[in-house]
Amino acid sequence: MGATKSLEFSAKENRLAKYAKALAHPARVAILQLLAKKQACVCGDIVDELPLSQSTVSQHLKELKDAGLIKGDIEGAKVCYCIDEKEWKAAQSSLNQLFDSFKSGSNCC
Amino acid sequence: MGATKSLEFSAKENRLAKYAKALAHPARVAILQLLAKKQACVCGDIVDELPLSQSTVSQHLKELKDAGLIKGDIEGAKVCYCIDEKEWKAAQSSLNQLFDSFKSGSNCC
DNA sequence: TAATTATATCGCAATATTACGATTGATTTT
DNA sequence: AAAATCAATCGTAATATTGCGATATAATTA
Repeated sequence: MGATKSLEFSAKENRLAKYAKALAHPARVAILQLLAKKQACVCGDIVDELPLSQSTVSQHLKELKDAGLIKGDIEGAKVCYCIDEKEWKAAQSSLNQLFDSFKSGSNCC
Repeated sequence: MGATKSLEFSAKENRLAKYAKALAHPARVAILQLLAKKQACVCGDIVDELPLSQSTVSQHLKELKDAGLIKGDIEGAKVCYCIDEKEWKAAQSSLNQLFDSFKSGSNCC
């Protein structure tokens, strides 16, 4: 055992979990902050900003890309990473939908 | 190796990652949905709603509690779980802060 | 074209997560 | 008091994540 029982849950729940998982590491949060502020789009610049090796950063970038939150544009030898606006908004809305489903003061205990 | 280098990142980044991690599993998303809708506060009711064993659900509840998102009230032999309103809002705000730091159309590529 | 630069991927080790049955320690119920 | 119920924890197995060095591949520069 140990495999996640994803199939037992709804598509919506899995989608939300997927987005959350992408944000579930401080390095990936840091990368997204950089990209959001547009201070570093090129992979190498991101590597320079983080206390991690090139290969590790590359892996985190891949995870963010797999989650759909960012996309990479090849520019010659370099790669320019950017936030995927559409998915970014989908993720935010997905998360807020959960948060907003709780009404203030409606707690049973 | 393999240990997360949390200490190399800011408190803010780690806090956001901590909240995201709590939401990074469909079972925990499902639990929070239930609690938000207040249809099931008692641990046993949550177990009945999920396709997971009692011990596994208990573990997920513990993780949500450790992240601060929920709290458990002992009511005799039962335990009533509820969303922690304060942390819930803190988590939402923390996440939205990141999402809102990206301005539409400001992409470099 | 050779050397350099930029990024991705492979292989591995360490650690963390997911899941469950069994057990434990409480509270209720009988 | 004995039996049943509720939920946390322990132990363990399977799987996933994190991290890095080494290597591979592609583009750029000398």
